[in-house]
Amino acid sequence: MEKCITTLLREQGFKVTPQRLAIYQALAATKSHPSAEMIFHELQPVYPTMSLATVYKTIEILKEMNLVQVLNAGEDSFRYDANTESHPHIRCLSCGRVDDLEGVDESVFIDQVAGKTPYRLTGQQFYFYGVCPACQQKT
Amino acid sequence: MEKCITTLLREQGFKVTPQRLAIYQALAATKSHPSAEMIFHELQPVYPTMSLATVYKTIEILKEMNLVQVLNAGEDSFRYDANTESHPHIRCLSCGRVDDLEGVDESVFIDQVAGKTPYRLTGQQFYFYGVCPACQQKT
DNA sequence: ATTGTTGCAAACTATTTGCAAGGCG
DNA sequence: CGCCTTGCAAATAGTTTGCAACAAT
Repeated sequence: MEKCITTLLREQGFKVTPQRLAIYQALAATKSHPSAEMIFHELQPVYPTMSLATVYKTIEILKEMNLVQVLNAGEDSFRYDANTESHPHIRCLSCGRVDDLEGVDESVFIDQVAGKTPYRLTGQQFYFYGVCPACQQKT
Repeated sequence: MEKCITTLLREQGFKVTPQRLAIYQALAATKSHPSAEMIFHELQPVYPTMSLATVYKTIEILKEMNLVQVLNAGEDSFRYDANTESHPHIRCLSCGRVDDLEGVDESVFIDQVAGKTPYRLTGQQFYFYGVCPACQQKT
């Protein structure tokens, strides 16, 4: 059983606020890899006074705590994922949605790269691009 | 033998200007994957009156003509590569340099993904992160 | 009570756009 | 000559920062 976000925040000396809980839970509850703006709009009805700056500041903390990973799938804005395991993503060039790619084994590929590069590797991001099933039907 | 950039521009109805040639040649002459700003500064001594907007406009055309590919290696700005073959890149988290990863076979991995996703695949980008040899020594 | 956090507005950075002057074909 | 392109400046979009009021510990 993992520690809850409340405990983790307190342990690292961050204060526990409703905004932080809401932002983390919004991220943890979805697989849609929302941007800061998307999180902001989603929480707008519940926290009408919350500002976009707070979303960014909170995400900054969650990044430091390794509770979210940042995606940069070739758009103008960043997206965030509460699943911090490294896994490939795919973006629909038509509607912009970003999905996880599941059941793919990237370890062979990573090992191959690790053996060939003189860099000391610390991480990687794999982005695929295409057209999602829904957009293929819209033809 | 490939057609030269001059011919390609003319064929597609674009005018051939010294700025366009310089920008493309700056990109083709390096493996450092420069940003728009870096190209701008590199050409500054030779074309002191050229503006950053021209760099962006020219890159836009080169993209359309498939003469450059765009990299988004998790920075705040885009980088460009005159090598339009899909190939993995690696970025040094210490100094920011972006290198090509050579001699890596990504096709097995891509085929695996193509077989598992319901998306119609059109492309992909692989980014690795680490510390380059030079920065490892700086320790 | 202390210290960190919020929310607003302003600052900032990368990129794009409008438009008059200039250059290619 | 006509139309595309340049270069400047202003606009835009995403993100960050400064600061006073506020809330968590």
